[in-house]
Amino acid sequence: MQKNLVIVESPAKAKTIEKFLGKDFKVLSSYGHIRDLKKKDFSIDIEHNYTPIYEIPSDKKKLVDTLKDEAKKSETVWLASDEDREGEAIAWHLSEVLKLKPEHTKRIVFHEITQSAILNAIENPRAIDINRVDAQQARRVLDRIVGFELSPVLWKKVKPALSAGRVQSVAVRLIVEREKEIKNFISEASYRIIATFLIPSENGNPIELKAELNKRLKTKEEALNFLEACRQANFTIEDISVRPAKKSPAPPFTTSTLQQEAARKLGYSVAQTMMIAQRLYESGFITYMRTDSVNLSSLAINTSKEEIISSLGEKYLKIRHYQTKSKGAQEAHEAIRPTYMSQKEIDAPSQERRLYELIWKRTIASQMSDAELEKTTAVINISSRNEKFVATGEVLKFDGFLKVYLESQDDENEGENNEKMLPPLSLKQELKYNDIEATERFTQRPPRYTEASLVHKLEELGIGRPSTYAPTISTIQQREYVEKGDREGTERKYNTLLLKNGNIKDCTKTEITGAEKAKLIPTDIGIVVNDFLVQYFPDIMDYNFTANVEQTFDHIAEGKLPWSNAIDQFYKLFHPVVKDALEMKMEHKVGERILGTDPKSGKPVSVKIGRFGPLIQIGTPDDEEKPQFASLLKGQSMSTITLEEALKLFDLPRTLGDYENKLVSVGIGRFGPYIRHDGKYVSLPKTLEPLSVTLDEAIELIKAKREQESQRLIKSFPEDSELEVLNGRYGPYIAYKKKNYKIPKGTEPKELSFDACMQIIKESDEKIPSEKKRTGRKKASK
DNA sequence: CAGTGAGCGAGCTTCCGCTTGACTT
Repeated sequence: MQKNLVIVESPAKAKTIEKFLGKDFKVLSSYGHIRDLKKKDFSIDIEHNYTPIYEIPSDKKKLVDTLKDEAKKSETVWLASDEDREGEAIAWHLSEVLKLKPEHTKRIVFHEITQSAILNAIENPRAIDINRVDAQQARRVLDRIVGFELSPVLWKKVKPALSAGRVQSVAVRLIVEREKEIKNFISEASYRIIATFLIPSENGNPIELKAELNKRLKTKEEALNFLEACRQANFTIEDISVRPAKKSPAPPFTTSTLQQEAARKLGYSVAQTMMIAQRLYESGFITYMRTDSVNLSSLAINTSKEEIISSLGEKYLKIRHYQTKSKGAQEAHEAIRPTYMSQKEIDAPSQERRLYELIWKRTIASQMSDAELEKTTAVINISSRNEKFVATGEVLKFDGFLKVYLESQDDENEGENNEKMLPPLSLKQELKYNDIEATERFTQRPPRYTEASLVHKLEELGIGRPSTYAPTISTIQQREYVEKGDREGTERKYNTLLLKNGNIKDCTKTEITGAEKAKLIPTDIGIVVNDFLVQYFPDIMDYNFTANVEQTFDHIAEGKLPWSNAIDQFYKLFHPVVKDALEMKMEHKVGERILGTDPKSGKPVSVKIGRFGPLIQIGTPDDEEKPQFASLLKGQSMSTITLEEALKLFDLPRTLGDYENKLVSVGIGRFGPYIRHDGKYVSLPKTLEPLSVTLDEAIELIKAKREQESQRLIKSFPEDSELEVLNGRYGPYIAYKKKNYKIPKGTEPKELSFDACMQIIKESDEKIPSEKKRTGRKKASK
């Protein structure tokens, strides 16, 4: 019979705490929330003060039974969920569901997982803060109302199975609007002028000094005039200034900054980072990975201090306390940091090792001294002009935290910014130029969001929480509102003028600009849904909506406002708009655009979103003849497709001609364009377009496919006809009973015996459960 | 991953935030 039961949110935490508390305490975990609004129904009783209808989800029933049992057996139950809004609600749901008696129940909180912090918490229990619980209920109910009233509007007006919500819809909006900015962006050209001077040195080899003109010139004519004026000019150093500068380290990691840095430095996706961090956490290597706090425990600061002094010396140490500045932060946990600062490296798979190293460095650097620099600026006078050339150089006087870690930047600025040291210069010194070059440069359009930069923006707006950043990004991709993709850059010509040896050379060069990788790009559906929501529900789609309701939740938490009043105020405004939107008769479908008239039938041609995505329609449903439909091809978009392109789509499936007395046709299937011949299908490679592919190209493809087919079977076995060794797209493999197996490296597929194959099958079947765990759950990628 | 090649006519879909295992596609 135990005296005490402590309930925390996370099982890994439970394990650690149990060690601190001794044998009188049993520590269990609630695994997050144990009760929620019913999954399927609306589950809010609007008529009765918005009473939420809660249920214990089926996968939590067993756990709740266990907790009930253990609670019954204990004298005191300590509710030790996190101190934030959600944590308080978890404590309250526990006390309700487990029917805990107030005199036997204590609510405790702690901010770091150390023995002293936990013992201290046990000494200072309190009661459940019902106002804070109410703030959570308001949050939960509001999100359900928004999500479950808005989504059906989309099903009716746009396309079934779509979704909308306070967080995801605004995330999509950011991406759609960025795309519009990019589309409307007009780049402006100007001329950047760089002079290279040669400074004599003691050893006879002159040193280059590069200096940039202090203004950009607007036109080619101006640039030419300028170079002309430089030809015979004198250049003298007019001013040299030296000033100290410093750089400070970035604060320790939060979920959002970890996701950004892991993407920039290690190339991990947001979901990948979280999975790896979870493993590190469960292995006890790092503190909790879902946090918005930059705070380090005193233990962490002290051990960092020891580590810095012992390995780098006292002058590298500077203790710093960071303040969380992001909107809506709740700081239930510490920053993400290594559990033991003395552990510089860990023994783990390489992804985990690299992420750990990043966290270790960031944490250590956050307690290190500033880097000290010396910036030198030399201003160079031009005798024939008023503009000046400016040369800047930088010398690192003391590396400080840079010895360990430097945060990466998001921007993709062109040109190299790594400043070098300037050669020795003196005032009034006359300079001789080697060359002066004017290069045409263009203003940059804004970049598309990456997963990580979107998270950064959401956090800045106070939208979403550390536990939802990764799921939100996966949701908007699953709903096909946005796609993660690459965009090839476009070629652009630019002009350079080079003054050298008294001559001016005029060149035209080309560069690739605007290429992007793994960026979030809105789909047609994303754009249509967003424009619709922004038009009819501007309040919900406002970037400040979340920030505003958070203020209301704060009032509720302070006990100044009953939560159902707050919800009532919102609902009375919101619901009528939903009703109107549902009943609204629209002249045409949301997002529909008329492209023109079909010259053959004289009927209107339009583009809109159908049940299966964007399509072209000829005619209207009111006509006697049913309208014709055709889906858009990959790479085509509703907003840019022309009447001509649209009409071409109706040529598919298209007959190319005869081959071996059988028809060859090209069409579009569920998996993209294909060639059909003699009852067989061949996929069209990306390099060929279904609208332009020729008969000869198609025959080539058919032949290649036959060739591949003929080589498919490497070996079969008389012992069992179901066993075959085959040659697939990814090399040879073993096929048995509809399943496929990898052939181990170093084995010659032709030499495989029946027994050897069966052995491989047996071994891999045994291995599957553990393998699957790692790769499973990746739905968002298409 | 290992080969696929619609059809809209019935019933279902959906939110955000806590937290980890389940489990054959």
